[in-house]
Amino acid sequence: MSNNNTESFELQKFWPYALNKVAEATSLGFQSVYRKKYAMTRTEWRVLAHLGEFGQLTAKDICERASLHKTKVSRAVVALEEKGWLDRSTNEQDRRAEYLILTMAGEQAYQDLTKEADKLNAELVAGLDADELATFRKVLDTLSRNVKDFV
Amino acid sequence: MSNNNTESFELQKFWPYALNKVAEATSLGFQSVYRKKYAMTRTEWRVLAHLGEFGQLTAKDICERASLHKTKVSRAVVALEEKGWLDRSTNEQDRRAEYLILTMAGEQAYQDLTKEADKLNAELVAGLDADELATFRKVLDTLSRNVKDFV
DNA sequence: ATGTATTAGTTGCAAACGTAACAATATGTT
DNA sequence: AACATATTGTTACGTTTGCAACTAATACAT
Repeated sequence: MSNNNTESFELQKFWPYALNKVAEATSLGFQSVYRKKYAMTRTEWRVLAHLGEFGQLTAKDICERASLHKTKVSRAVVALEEKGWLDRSTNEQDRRAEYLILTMAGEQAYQDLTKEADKLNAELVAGLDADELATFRKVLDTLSRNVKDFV
Repeated sequence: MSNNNTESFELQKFWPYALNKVAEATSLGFQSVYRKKYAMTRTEWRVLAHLGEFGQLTAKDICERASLHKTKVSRAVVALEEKGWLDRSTNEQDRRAEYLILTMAGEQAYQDLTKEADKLNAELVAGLDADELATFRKVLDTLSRNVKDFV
């Protein structure tokens, strides 16, 4: 039976839910691009994007920057290498770690996808002004800082 | 090699990525609750939350309200029924559809989890004022409206 | 130097998911 | 009535994920 107390819980006002719904919708919007054009998974796109933006990184660097689990990154790296979009080379100072870097083909895919990403980003913020977006960013940062204290 | 053009793409400013990162972090925060206490998946929690808030619904209703695929909902409904948290009854006016409704146990789980959810929600917004949250909500709504126009 | 603990990354396995095909029912057309 | 079409929900299959256990290499402690 429906709960109609005046002070009952509302799922739409629960930030994890509200955020996830919008985040998922926007991510699916972009997924349709990298999936069709490059048969990439979301994790592969993120790894590619990190390497495209920051250059040479280790898998661990990517895990930390992207908040991705090491197994996800590990498998994405294998896939990206098989598709010829990145090269791996052992760090001779620490032979556990590997340096990852985009190939020319990977760099081209990155350039192409970031053009598409910029297009989507522009469409997303249509009708919003700089102040609203600045506040939005601030709130996002606060939420992500605050969640760390939750058990 | 690192791309250092002045006008290069920045992943952190790409809304689908930025949103997903925070959304995922906050969702994982709450997942630790319903998973430990009730061995629930995220989809099961969402279905439960819809039934708790709106009362009797069909699977299709939940799909539409929650933007969840029907197979996801179908499987969550099976799981919730097996755990004794909801009852199903065929709609005799349209025998394809089934009415879903929480059992007493399901209602109790819902009450308990929404208390936890309110707690998390309060922690999340610590340090933010009502104006900021109103703007945040407005931007979220706009993003989700705008993404629908993207191919 | 030797033993213990950490760290980077991989792998095996089961759970969860996405897609497409499906059964059962309902609607619409002639 | 008879047929085609659409809708609700399930199932089968392959892919992606999460977790735990693992290997190989390094760092730390005594």
